[in-house]
Amino acid sequence: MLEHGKPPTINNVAELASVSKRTVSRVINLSAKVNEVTRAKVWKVIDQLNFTPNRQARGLAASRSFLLGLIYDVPTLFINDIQKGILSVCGDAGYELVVHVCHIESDRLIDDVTRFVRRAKLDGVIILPPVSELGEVAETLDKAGCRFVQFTSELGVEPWKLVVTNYLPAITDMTNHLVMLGHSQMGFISGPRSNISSLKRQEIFVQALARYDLVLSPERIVEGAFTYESGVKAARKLLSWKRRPTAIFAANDEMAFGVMKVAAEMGLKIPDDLSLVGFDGTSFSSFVIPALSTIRRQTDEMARLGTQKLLALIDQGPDAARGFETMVSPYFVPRESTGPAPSSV
Amino acid sequence: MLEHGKPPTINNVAELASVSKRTVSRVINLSAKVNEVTRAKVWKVIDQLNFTPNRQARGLAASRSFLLGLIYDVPTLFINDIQKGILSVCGDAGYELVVHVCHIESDRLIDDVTRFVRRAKLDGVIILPPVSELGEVAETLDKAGCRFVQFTSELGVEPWKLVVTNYLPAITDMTNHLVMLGHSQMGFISGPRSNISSLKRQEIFVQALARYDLVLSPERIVEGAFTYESGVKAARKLLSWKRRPTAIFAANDEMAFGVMKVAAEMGLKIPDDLSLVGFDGTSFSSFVIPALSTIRRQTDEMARLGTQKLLALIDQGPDAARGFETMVSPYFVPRESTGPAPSSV
DNA sequence: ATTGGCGTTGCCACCGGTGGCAATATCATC
DNA sequence: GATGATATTGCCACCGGTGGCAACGCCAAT
Repeated sequence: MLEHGKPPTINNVAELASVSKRTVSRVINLSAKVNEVTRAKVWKVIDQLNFTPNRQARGLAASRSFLLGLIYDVPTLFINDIQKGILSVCGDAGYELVVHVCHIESDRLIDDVTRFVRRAKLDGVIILPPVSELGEVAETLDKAGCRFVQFTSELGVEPWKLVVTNYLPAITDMTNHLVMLGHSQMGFISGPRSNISSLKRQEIFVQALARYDLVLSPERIVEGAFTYESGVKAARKLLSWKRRPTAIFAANDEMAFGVMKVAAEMGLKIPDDLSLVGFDGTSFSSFVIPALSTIRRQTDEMARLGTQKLLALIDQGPDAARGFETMVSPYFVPRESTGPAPSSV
Repeated sequence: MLEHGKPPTINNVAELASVSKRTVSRVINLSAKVNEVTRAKVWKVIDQLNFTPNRQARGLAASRSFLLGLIYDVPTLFINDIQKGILSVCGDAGYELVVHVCHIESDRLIDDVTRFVRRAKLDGVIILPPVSELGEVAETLDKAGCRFVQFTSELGVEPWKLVVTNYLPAITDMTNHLVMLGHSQMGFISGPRSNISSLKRQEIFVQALARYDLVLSPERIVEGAFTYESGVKAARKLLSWKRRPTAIFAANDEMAFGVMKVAAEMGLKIPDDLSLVGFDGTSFSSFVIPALSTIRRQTDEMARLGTQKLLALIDQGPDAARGFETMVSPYFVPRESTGPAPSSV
């Protein structure tokens, strides 16, 4: 009954191997209860026909789709790298990745996310900041029975769902570095005000400065949106003050690139007139001129870790997922964009 | 029979609306043959239960998955933009996007692609250069009964499957621009030698130069790989010649960024000592300092167009797809990285 | 010979939709 | 009033797998 054009089904395999389809099912699911001889026979036919189980049928019967989802908001270089990392794990594990953009400002966000996971029947989802920091999203996914892993900067009560980034050491190092270079007038470009990761970065930066009795005055904190354009705007504001900062810390690399542009326009040399630090350690941070000092998250590693954790969660439950290291620590990478503070300001 | 926790099914809807599930099916598929009154009644229940049809069941029965695929090789900024464009169309049309990375050098490429579309049961696929230029991939997809749209630079026999980029006007403009600025010693950084798009760009560049009786000598053509690093390597080579080119055209923006880095290392000022042109018009091309002159493809538009075409192809067949404009024409954007040729070389 | 347990396999219902066709209702026409 | 055409709806099989349970063969113990 093997028709041409159509891919072979489990029935074709069963028929050719002279076993029931249930047995074939057992074989492809690596179920233990199959005789060695039978198993070999079935595999032979599977290879011969080049049979691939139908994902939809499988999913329908077993309520699994072998599909993972990635939900993000602003598409940044960081997210790029994350996607790359996830894909490298996915492929090997027999899962595919479905990507979805959402808008955190939208009042239909929850609806949107719900519909996404339900419609696509995802087995698991990876959520990134800032979406991952909305408790409501997590609740929604839980309610929908969808496993997920959140990337976040806060330790939470359900560690098997988290990949936590510990900002403390890197930002402290970075601050020390700037202070050692003689900077005392710092500026900070944040992400959106509601963004917890960004707030956390700011908080730690402030604490680190406090150890030197330095303060980050409110007018030196400008809100950005993690985009290049917002970096440009923020830099215009920061650098227009009479007593402008001699060093700026931007909450991501892209905004730091915006600062570079404004500095160039204003004739300020980096690092001679202005030191600059980014965050994320995207590949572009080392491409730009001068190379950007930044805080490098091992994005690729992080994404792999998170994905493996998610797969463990799906296949073996929370206990297995708990076994995966939860905490990642980025580190400061000094490059060309930071230098001694200008003597006269 | 509405259980808690589980999403509602078509049966729940049918029961509550006192109609058969077949009628509900007709309603959600916008089939015309349903009485207005019934239709309204069913919709009311659907809204009330917040019912979403099960993709897997739907797919299994109708052999459709409402999943599109995006296959690419090297992840570049260009591909980023493409993905963004596709997603913006997908969402509205009720499709989701599954992304897949492949390796064009791999001898299992065809296998890989086949397994991807079969396993994910994709309704359609978007393939980008260089993968889109492998006839074998297209044949494979055809054989697997999977609709697809290729982005390419060559007109082909099946226009309903193509989104063709016409390089001619933009590259000609760009060449004129360089020649007007007094450049006569040009360099070119290509993509991988087997890449047809890259060859095409080169060819047109050579032709345009020929109109001024200028030649692009072989040692001024260096092979890259569309990555930043390959741009760096190529630039080192090009700029090490005694009589180095006064203008370099790179086959994509990322490689141009590599050139900028090398120029900076060598103390060459852009555009004073060296003019530079990229290709793609990625957002970063305007972020870098100096802003990169480049050839801008309306990537977003292109992606949208291609996706709409694919959806038309899936839903209504080749004739409908033919209705979509096939040709996109990028244009040259002169910015700060091109200037008058240095007088003495 | 009978019984029980184990390893292995098959049968059948079911997952949640869609397709084809029959059934029914409605209405105009002769 | 009978007839045919048309609009609307329902029934049932089927898509390609998996789950639960029964059945089978085989061997050891009784």
